[in-house]
Amino acid sequence: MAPAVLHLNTQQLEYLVAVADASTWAEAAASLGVTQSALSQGLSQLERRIGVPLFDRTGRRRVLHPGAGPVLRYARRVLGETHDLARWARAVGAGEAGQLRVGMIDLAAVGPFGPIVQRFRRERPNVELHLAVAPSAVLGEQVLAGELSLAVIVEPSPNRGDLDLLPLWRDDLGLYAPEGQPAGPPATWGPWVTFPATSHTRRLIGRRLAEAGAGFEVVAESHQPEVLRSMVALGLGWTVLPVAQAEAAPNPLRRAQPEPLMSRQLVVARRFGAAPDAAADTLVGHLLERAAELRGPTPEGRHPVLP
Amino acid sequence: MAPAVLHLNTQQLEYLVAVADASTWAEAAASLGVTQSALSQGLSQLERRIGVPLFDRTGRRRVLHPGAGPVLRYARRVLGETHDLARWARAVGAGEAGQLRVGMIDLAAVGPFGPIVQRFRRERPNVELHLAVAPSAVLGEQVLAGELSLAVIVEPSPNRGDLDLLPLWRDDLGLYAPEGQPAGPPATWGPWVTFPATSHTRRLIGRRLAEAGAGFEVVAESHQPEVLRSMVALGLGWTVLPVAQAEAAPNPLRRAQPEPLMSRQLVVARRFGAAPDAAADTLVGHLLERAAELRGPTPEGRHPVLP
DNA sequence: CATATTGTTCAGTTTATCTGAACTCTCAAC
DNA sequence: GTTGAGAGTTCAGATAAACTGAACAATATG
Repeated sequence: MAPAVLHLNTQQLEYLVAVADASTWAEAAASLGVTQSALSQGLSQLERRIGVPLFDRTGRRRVLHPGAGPVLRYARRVLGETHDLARWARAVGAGEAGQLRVGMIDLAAVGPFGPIVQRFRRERPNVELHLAVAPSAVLGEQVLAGELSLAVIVEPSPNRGDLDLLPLWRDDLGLYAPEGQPAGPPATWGPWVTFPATSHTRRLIGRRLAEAGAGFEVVAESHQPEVLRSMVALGLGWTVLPVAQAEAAPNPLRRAQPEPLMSRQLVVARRFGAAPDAAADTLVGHLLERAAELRGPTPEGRHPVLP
Repeated sequence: MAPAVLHLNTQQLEYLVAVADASTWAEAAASLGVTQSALSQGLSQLERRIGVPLFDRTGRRRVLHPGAGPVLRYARRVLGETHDLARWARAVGAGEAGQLRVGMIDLAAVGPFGPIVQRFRRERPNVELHLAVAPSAVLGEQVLAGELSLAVIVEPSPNRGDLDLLPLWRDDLGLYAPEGQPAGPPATWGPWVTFPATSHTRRLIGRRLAEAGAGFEVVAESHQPEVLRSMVALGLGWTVLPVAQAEAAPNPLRRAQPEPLMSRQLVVARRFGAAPDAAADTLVGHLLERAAELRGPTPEGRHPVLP
């Protein structure tokens, strides 16, 4: 007769608690915004489902049976937890709770966008924020796989169409040669130390060098800008790096030519058709604001070097 | 949009947990004995109600979103409690749990039926058993009010019709006179010390004395047999008492005539239309067994004095 | 005794939930 | 490629649950 598991619903539990708390059923029904009839039928149903008499029937009137204590306690517990869940759901809807997994390429994470993440973490302590730093290609895959809600990456050369890309920041890359090798005509540049073949930036650099008429013989690779910088300093080869990374505090490289060789577009990537995520929306908003702030005070067309 | 309170039901929570535990939704659906379709629709419904994305949609496939952790934990908690409730309900159905409030008149509680109650308490520790000792009239009212599940009382003279009475035991009452006053013709008996006017037994005694042609001038009253006994011993008046109580160990009275004057019927009283109560049924069964046991070895028509 | 209050019961309607079938995607095999 | 199996969704229709409104029964209250 009874199914293997009890199939109850929260509103019948509400009926029970309301009846226990109110002095009359009519009052309880009113407080719930239903008719007496619904209350009466709902409680009969609940009693039938649990299979334990919950009420004493004196004549036509039903009063809560004291032996129903465990059921009432159960109802209160479940309703309490349900209430908590609803509160949590509201907070998630407002972007004030939940989980947020964010990816950033190294430059973004340690550059001016890192503090944005820290601020977000501070301002929304109930959002469980996780930051992953990795190359653009890796992060792009993770966004697609749903492992990340969003990532700040280098714009993929052929946009695969299933990522929603939002321009964030245009980033200058300079040309760096070993000490004492002057930048002659492009044909004389190289050999190169640069990012691994999977890297978006490497692809961009390759394309730019071809355009300029330079060769692109790669003699050493690393994902880490610091490693590339040391290699150049040691005279292993030339490189093209974001100026912010090449010319950072300890042992900065000196540009082989004053003008940036090229630039790359950093974007915020999200998956098309991803579930709405208020927390992610908020963080993206902050990132865009920060980018506008950085861009703002400088004349049109020029980009300040990232601090 | 969302109602003030979340209206969830346990089966959708089961769907969620099943999906979290199974490797495919088809498997989860099979384990629950429903179609994939039902599972899919049920989970969509659940997601809509909670208002928080629970799944990552990659193409058409949905996988549980890690941010749904709190919902999953909620579901597991609620299902756990529901499971406990179901177990409790089964136990109550078998009379092995729940609450049982029993009333007994003093003679029954301290007589041979008291140990039955104790045994029941020992054998079913999960049944919360409460024993109330009071006069029949009081207990009858409490049974009617649903405060007691059953009571062992003196059969009410006019049965009010709303009590279900089960004969348990016929109890002899003797005639007791102050020391030195022989039992002459009934017209010479008295004056009397006896139970208060509300007492069933007093009414029975009154009727019997009238039948015998004796007066019934009452000079003192008490619900306590010991008090009545002392009064008789002190010479205040005559009384009619259950022989078990009048002739109990310390300071027993001596009967004014060897034959019992009358008898009264003890019954198990329950309310008509009371909720089925397996624990009460069991206890009544034990009481009847005990009564049969006491009656059994004696010849027909005679009743042993209660020990 | 009339009358308001309270709760139940009964039709009828609305809403949920299920099944079964058609359909979309993905993945892997040929 | 293309073909087919597996997984999941969507849709229409059936079934069951829950609600409303009205009629009714039982209790208080004047």
